[in-house]
Amino acid sequence: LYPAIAEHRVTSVDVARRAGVSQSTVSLVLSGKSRGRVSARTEAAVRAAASDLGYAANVAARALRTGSARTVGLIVPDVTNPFFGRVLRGAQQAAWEEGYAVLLADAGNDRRWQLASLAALNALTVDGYLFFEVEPPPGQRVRGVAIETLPRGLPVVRLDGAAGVRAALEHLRSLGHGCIGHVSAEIDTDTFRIRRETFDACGGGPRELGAVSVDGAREAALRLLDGRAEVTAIFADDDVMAFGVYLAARERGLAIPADLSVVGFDDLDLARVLDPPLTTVAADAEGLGAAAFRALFAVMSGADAEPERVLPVSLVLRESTAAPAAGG
Amino acid sequence: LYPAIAEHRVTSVDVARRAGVSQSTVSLVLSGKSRGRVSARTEAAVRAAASDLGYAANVAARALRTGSARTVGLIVPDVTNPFFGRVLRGAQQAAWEEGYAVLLADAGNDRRWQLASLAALNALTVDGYLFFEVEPPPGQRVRGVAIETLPRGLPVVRLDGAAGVRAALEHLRSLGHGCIGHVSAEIDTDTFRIRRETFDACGGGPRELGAVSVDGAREAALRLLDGRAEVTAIFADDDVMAFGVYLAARERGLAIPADLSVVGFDDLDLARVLDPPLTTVAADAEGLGAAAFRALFAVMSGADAEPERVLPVSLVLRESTAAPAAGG
DNA sequence: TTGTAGGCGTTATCAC
DNA sequence: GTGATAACGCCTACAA
Repeated sequence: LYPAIAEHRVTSVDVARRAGVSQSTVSLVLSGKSRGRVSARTEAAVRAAASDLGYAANVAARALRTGSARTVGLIVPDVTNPFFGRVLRGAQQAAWEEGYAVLLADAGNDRRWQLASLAALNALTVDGYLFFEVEPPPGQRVRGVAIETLPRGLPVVRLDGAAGVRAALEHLRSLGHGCIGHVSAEIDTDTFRIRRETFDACGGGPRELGAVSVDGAREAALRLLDGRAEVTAIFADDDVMAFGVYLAARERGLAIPADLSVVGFDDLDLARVLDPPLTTVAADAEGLGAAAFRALFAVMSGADAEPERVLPVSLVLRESTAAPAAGG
Repeated sequence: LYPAIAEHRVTSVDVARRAGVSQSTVSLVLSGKSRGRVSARTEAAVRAAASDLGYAANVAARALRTGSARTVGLIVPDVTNPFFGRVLRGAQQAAWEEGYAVLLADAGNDRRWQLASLAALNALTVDGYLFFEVEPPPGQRVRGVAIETLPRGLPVVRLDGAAGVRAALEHLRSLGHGCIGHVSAEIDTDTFRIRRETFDACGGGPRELGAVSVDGAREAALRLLDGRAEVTAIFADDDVMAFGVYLAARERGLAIPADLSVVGFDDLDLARVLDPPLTTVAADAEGLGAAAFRALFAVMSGADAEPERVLPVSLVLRESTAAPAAGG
């Protein structure tokens, strides 16, 4: 059932001994470079010996020799956000197909950790980096692709955040909302910069910033609701923040959507669970992760990846939005 | 700001050349084994050269030589569940203090992947394993600790699930609930086996199984609500499943807690966001991860870790539970 | 078609 | 105190 996690790790020498060939033949066969060089008999014998012994190549040795550990690092700002789990899974799936592994480094929304993670990955001779909403080191030529940032040297894979924001605002407008508030992430990344700029360009209303967490958003939303303007709808920068808006609305005795419409971004599983279910911009997190890995793979293979890949998003209408109450 | 992700990786030979000493002296100094062997002058020169060049030891080479990559693998069934993010963070924090890195392997709730992940980690010469709700390979002597399973050879770190279930049921009982339903995880792991057994031992009522997901739980809850018994309260095996119960209740037009009381397990951030806020058993995910790493570290250090460490949990009362309606 | 040999960057054991 | 030197397990040119 399980692969052998042996006491004595079995090496290619063990396999060679068992198959009665030399170590280099084993290496040749198992790295698939035996075409027309090793006889079918020998090859079969080697493979049999390898599987009998449960042989798996030592990555450290291979990495030392080839300079590649067939591994890429994914750096995320906060493993705790469910969105990243999906991105990781997508990236892992795609990486798997090419025989790569994805190492996750959590920057913990903290600069010091971020550096440490990067150093750790670098020391591990990672072949490339996937920077999620994290600034790649400036000035250095790094093999990597950036996820959810604007092009700045590295190839970029990102969601069409602007289209998402536009769709959300148009939807709210068409319902008759005049003053739309924005609960926005205070962290200064392109993802959220784009959302803010688009929001403003579409003539959105007042904005309050908060941490990307339920509580941070709750506080921002309270400020918005207690402010001077008559906010009848709120666009939140992501679903987790939309959850905070729900809390704030409840605290102020506002019914959603009768007194306040809310739109989020991401479409987490839990968006459907809220009462009422959250209208939100659906983002394909797995697709984002997979696309990012493929772009990185292209870069690593020497091909030049497209400088920017923008993935579509779509507004999914649920029940957190409605026309504003007459006489707001 | 950022550590150098160099083109030409700087090696200990480069450092030696720059400091005007031999490579072995560099190694001696930088691995802290120079006490009373290398002069203070030389040591200072080596350190200066190393930091000038931004030297970081090549992990692959060190791993090859020492047989250890100072790395442990954490195998989880589903990265998508927010609970694991917290466990990972706790483990990473603790590992960091000992100079270890934690590699995450997502088993994807899928046996094949699980094996693949394990093989991948094994090849990476991981020093030990943290098995989260995942069966360690039977029969083999693996360096690892199991998280959230019953003792079965490996040291175990787990939550006091039984106490949590008891607290939940006692709470519901004290409110006057007679027939308490159980929405339980269909996967066959100790975590949930314990919850089921405790539930039964406390005289709980009917049970329906479902996948550990919002939808799986929703379906199970619907079966429970549509069944013959008059269920007035439901205990869900974890918060994500409790969310599914909320959906089911909404679909059947049942108000929480007036018509149906609900209790979850984990205390995810989002438990507070539901309407009404979810009464749930709070589990210290970060603490679980940290304790698990420390236990593993003890094992790796040759010390014998306690065979079982049980972490307390506590019921947090919110508004999803109330006395059943008279005449149910 | 197969085997030999050298080296990737470390650490660790010895001589000096 | 310091510096050769020999592995660790793998890949790969080159020799047989």
